Amino acid sequence: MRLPRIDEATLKTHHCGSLTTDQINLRVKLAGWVGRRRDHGGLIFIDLRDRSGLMQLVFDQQNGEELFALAESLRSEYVVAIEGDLVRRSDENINPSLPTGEIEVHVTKMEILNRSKTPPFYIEDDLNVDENLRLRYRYLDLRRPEMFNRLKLRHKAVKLVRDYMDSYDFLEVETPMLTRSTPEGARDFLVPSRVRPGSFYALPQSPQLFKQLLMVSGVERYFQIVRCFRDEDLRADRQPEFTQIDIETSFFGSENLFALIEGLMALLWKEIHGIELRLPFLRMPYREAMNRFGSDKPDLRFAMELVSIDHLAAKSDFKVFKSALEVGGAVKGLRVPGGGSMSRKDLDDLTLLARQLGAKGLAWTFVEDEGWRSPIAKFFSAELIADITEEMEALPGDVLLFVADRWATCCQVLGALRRHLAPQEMAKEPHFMWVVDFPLLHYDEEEQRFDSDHHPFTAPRVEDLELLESDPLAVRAQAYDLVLDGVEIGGGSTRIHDRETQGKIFKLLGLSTEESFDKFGFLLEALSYGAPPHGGLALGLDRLIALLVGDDSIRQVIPFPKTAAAACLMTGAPALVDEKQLDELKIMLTGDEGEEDEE
RNA sequence: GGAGCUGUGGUGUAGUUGGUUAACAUAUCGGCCUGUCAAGCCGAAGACCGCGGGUUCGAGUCCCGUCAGCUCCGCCA
Repeated sequence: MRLPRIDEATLKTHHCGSLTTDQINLRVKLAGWVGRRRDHGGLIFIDLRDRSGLMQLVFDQQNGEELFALAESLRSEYVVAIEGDLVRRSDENINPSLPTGEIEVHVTKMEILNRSKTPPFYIEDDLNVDENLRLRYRYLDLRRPEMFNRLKLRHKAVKLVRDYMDSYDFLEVETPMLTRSTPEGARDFLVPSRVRPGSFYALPQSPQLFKQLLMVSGVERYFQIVRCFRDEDLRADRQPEFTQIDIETSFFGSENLFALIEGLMALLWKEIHGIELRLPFLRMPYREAMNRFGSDKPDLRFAMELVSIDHLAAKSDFKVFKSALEVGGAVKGLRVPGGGSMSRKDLDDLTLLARQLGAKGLAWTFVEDEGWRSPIAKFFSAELIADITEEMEALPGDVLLFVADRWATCCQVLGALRRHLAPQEMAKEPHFMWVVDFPLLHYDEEEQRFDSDHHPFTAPRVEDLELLESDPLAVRAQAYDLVLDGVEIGGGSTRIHDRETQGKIFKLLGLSTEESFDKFGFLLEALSYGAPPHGGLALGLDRLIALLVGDDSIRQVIPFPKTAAAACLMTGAPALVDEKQLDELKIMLTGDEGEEDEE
């Protein structure tokens, strides 16, 4: 069977928005949805909308009563097919704000293909309605041009990615969606097995293990645009299912990987925004990012760097500063330019915020011509005040904020305040950076054991290998994150490719030999069959697209997203299932499920 | 698990220190209207204020609980 070309299709010869003055005097067939209707009595204008744009239809009573009566019955979102003559509008009737504003179609035939209930919200851009409604009627929301354009842009970006990766000989390989649960990382979504009752598959948090196994298979260059699942609480930039651009390479080296990704970002920004990115991207060690920006994903679009004032704070009489330093902590400050206009309440709110973030308190001072105006000023000599003011490059009219605590807490709290107090106006151009030299491990207080910072397959830096036994927390990983404007859009690492080192790491993480063999035996075994040196990364496609579009939430660029409670308001998922389904799976509910909707 | 914000005709909002007829815009329906493009003019219908409880002579307004959405912390890379 031949597929119909558009000019042979029965209902459409053209798309509404694709018509131009070049097609004037053509007889055209269009089909789409009724947008706005302007009824002048004997003359009716209809904005006909399809995915390409709008076309004004004109119905004149003098050209036949029957057709005109049909036009009078049109309502919002009716689906119609029309035939008519494309004509140039007379000069005074041109609408310059519409791409098709110079032309219109004088309709000679029309068929109403379907009627519509009055939609619950307007099908138009710059919509301001409850997100609840948009999600419940997502199919209507997606009819809005700005939402369709997001779908289009996402399609274009994904196509660019595929073509780019293909041009470097990367192979797109699919990996299972039904796999096994592994201990590390996020909470898994589980899928019960009917064939083996009591056993469960897990949906992949990422194809991490499979892509490493593909390296052992000799694929050498793998990528995949792949759905991943994590059963953790949601955020504006986190959905329970999300899409990654997953990449893994053998014999490639991290330098090449950086260049590859930088080239990909440059391509996307060039093709989508016409912006030439400056390459290579800035690289910053984790420690430096924390020290200067209080974040492992710094937003470099504005300055406001944190300042370490340990050496000066030690000279004060302020007990809070001194005691923090005595126990090996730190004192760091944040200068808020023009913060002098803040009220006492503003500062109280900031203090509260700092406490919620884990600080014991927040010290602050107004910087004035005469010195500091602050409850803590009395603990500082005039000389010391001058020194700190100078060290922080503060000017009269600024406010200085201080946190004295453990180093990590100082960084984290002031980093959050920095983001909170970010200026309204910041750099427009995208600020990409790599954060490198992450620690390999951190100590999980709750579990009382070491835990991987990235994941347990990350290779330690070779020169830090000997520290693995003596000082594990000091070991740096061959791991890196790609950060754009304060958002982590990707992360990866060079992997461990020998069985001994992998075994050592498992042991350090508290996985006994039997346990690690049970859970990761297939990987350990694979590593013992000639695994090549390999590494890769994964990019968060949803976040990437959201940043390209300029959206705050990835929900905007996901066609059918879930709410903060991980529910789909359109389908009602998750929902109760039939008793029979549970019986087949040998699953019995405990009765603690709480009140649920009738199903 | 925790904190904050929001919840009033279909939609978006207003509703003074609690006081009786819940206002406006827009959409909807009807009428008029031949060049509009957020069409215009006239008219009509439409909400017991998310839900439950309490305080009070009286609650959209105060209190408690609960549900939903959003944002953040924990969690998650």
